[in-house]
Amino acid sequence: MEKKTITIYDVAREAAVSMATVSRVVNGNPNVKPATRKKVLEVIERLDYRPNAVARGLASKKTTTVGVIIPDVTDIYFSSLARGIDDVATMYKYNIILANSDSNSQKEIQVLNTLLAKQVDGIIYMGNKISDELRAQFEHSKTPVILAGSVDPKEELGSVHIDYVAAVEEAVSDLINHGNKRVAFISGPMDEAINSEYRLKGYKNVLAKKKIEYDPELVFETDYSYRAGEILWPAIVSAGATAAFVGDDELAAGVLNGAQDAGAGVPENFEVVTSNNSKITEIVRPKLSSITQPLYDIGAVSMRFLTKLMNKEEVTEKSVELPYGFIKRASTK
Amino acid sequence: MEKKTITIYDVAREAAVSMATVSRVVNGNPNVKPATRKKVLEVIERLDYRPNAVARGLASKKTTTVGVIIPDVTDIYFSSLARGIDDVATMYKYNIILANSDSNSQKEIQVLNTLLAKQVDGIIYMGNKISDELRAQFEHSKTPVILAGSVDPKEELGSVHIDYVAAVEEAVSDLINHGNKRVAFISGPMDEAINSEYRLKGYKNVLAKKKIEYDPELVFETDYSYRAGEILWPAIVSAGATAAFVGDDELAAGVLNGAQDAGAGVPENFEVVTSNNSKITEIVRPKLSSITQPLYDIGAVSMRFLTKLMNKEEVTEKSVELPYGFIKRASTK
DNA sequence: TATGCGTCATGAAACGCTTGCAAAAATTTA
DNA sequence: TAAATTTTTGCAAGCGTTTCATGACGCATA
Repeated sequence: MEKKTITIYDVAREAAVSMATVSRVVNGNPNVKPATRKKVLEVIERLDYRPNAVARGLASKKTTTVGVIIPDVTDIYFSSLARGIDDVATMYKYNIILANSDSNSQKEIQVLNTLLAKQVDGIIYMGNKISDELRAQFEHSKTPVILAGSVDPKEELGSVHIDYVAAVEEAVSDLINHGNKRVAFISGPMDEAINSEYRLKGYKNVLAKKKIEYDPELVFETDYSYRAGEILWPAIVSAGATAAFVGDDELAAGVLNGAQDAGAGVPENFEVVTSNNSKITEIVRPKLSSITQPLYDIGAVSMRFLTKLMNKEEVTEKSVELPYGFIKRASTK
Repeated sequence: MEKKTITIYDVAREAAVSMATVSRVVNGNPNVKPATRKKVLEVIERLDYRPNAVARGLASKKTTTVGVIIPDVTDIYFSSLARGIDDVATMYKYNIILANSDSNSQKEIQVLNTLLAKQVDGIIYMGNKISDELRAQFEHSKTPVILAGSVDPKEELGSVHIDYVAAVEEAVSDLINHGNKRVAFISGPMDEAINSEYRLKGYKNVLAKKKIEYDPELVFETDYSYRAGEILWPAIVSAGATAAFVGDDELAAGVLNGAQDAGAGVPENFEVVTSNNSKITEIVRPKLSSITQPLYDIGAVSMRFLTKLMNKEEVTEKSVELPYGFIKRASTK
C-alpha cells in the first residue's frame, strides 16, 4: 500500500483548473482570480499537497540552495560565520549545503564540483587560501561566489571582512604603548594571505611608526591549534618577547596557558592579545583582550550580498568591509 | 554569448550513441562494451560534461542529499556531531543540508518541511526534545530519520547515543567517593528527556546506592550558557553543596569560574565534573574532569546508520549505543 | 539450418514542475 | 451594444536525467 505521492496534476484535476493555475497560486503569482485561488488552496490543503522542490528546480533552473564551503564546522570562528549565513539564507528562503574542506585544496575543488553539479544558486567560500585551480573554477563557472571572513588579495572575488591591517595595528600599538619593546607575532600558516599580507603588514606598520626594528625572530608561524600555542612558550622566552599578538583564539588560549603553566604572570610579565573574540576569550583566566570581529554579521552580510548577486541586482562594491573593534580584558595591562 | 549548458543529449550525439548509453557509462553500469565506454568517456572529457544532479534527482527520485537539523552550529557539542556526519556523508557520496533550529519546535517543523520538499533521502535530527507534532511528521513521512546524540524516550525513532544513565552514575559516584555528601545536580531544561529521564535518574540511582537521601534543593535547572553557570554560585553555596555534576561543558565552565572568582578553591573546597569533554574542558583552569562521549563517532555512526536505512538494508537494532568514558582532571580530587 | 541465448544498445516514456503564448472571460469604453 | 482592453486561464513545450520494454547482433548448440 504505497501511498502515491500527490502532484500538481492531482490538485489541478480536483480543483478543475489547469496545472498552470495551480502553479501560479503556489508561487504567489498575482494573476489569479481570488475565487480561483481560494478553491485551489482548499484542494491543496485537503490533499496535503507539497510542491516537489527538485522538479521545481529542474523547470525553473533555480534550486534556492547555496553551497557553503567551510574549513571545519567545529571551529567556532567558522561556525559563527555559518550561523549568520544560515539565518539570512532562511530569511530569503534559501537552504545551505554545508561541506567541510579542511582547508585542503583538493577537497575544495572536489566539493565545489559536487556543489555545482547540484546546481546551487550561489556559493559562499570560507578559507584563507584560494588555490589557482580553485580560482580558475570559480571564474569559469557562472555561479556567483562570495568570500566570507577573508579577503581576496587579487581582488577578483566579492568578499566580506574587516580591515585586518588596521585591526592588528591597533592591537599591537596597545601592546607597545604599555612599554613592550619586543612583541611576538604569532600566527597560523604564512601561506595564507590573511597572515602574510594583512596581519603581518599591520604588525610591521606599527613597528615602523614606533621606530622599532623588525626582528624575524619574533615571528612565529604555527598551526591554529590550542596545543600549538601551549608548547610555544620556551621559544617565546628565548626570543625575549614580553608580549604577543596572536592571530587565533584557540592558539592564544594555548599561549596564555603555556605561559602561566610555566609560571609567568599574565599580564605582569607577559601580555597577550588575540584576534577573534570568540567565547574562549572569556572562559580562560585571565580573560583575553581581543580584536573583535562581527563574525555573525560577516556571515549574514555575505549571504545578503550573495542574494543580490543571485538576483542579478546591481552591486556597487565588490567587497564590503565591516567595522572591527578592540576589547581590553585582563590579559593586557 | 551565453554558453549553452551541455547535456547528456549533446554527449550522445557527439559520441553517436543513445542517451541511455551515456547514462549507463556515467553511472558505471557494466552493460557497456569497453570500446563504447571509452568513446563516450572521451566525448565527456572533451565537452567537459557534468551531469545535472537536479535532473537526476527528478528522474531517479534520489537526491543523495540528507537533511541535518541542528539546534545551533555554533555549539561545539553539535558541531562535533555534524562534522562526523558530514565526513561519513561525503564518504558515501551524500551532501548535507544543514539547518539551525534553535531547539524551537516551530522552527523544527518549518525546517523539516522544507527539507522534505527538497526531497532529501534521509534526515538526521539533533535536539533533546521532540514535540508531538514533530514526531507525528516524522512518522507520517517515509523518509528515514535518525537521532544523533540523543535518545528517544518513546523508543520509536532510530538513534545513536551513549548510556547516559550509567555515565552519570559513574561521575557522581566518583564525587561521592571523595567524601562529598551533598552533590549538586546542575542541568539544562528538565523538559528535555535527556536531563529529566536519564541524567537525573543516574544521579538518583547513585544516591540510593550510597544511602544518601535525595534533596531537590540540590537540583539546579537552568539553561545551557556559560553565563548561567557563572551566576549560580551563591545558590550552590546556600544549598550547601561541596561538589557538582554538570550536564553541559559551557555551563560547567561558568560554574567553575563563578566558584573560583568568588574565592572558592577547586577542587579543595568544591569539585566539578562535566559531561561532554569538549575542548573547553582543557582550556579552563583547573581542567575539568568529564564524562567523555565520542561525539564525532556518534555523528559518523548516525550517518552510517542512515545510509543503511536509505538503502533499505536490514538493520537489527533500532538504536545503537556507543561507549562513554570518564576522564579525571584537576577539577576533582 | 533453425533455434536459443547472452550481450550491448536504442527509443521513448516518465519524473513534477515552470512558463511563454494564445485563447477565453470579464470589464471598461465609446 | 459593440469594440477595445485587461484580467484570467489553459495548452503544451520544455528542463536533463533514468529506466524499462525492445531489438539487433553474434555465437554456440541441437
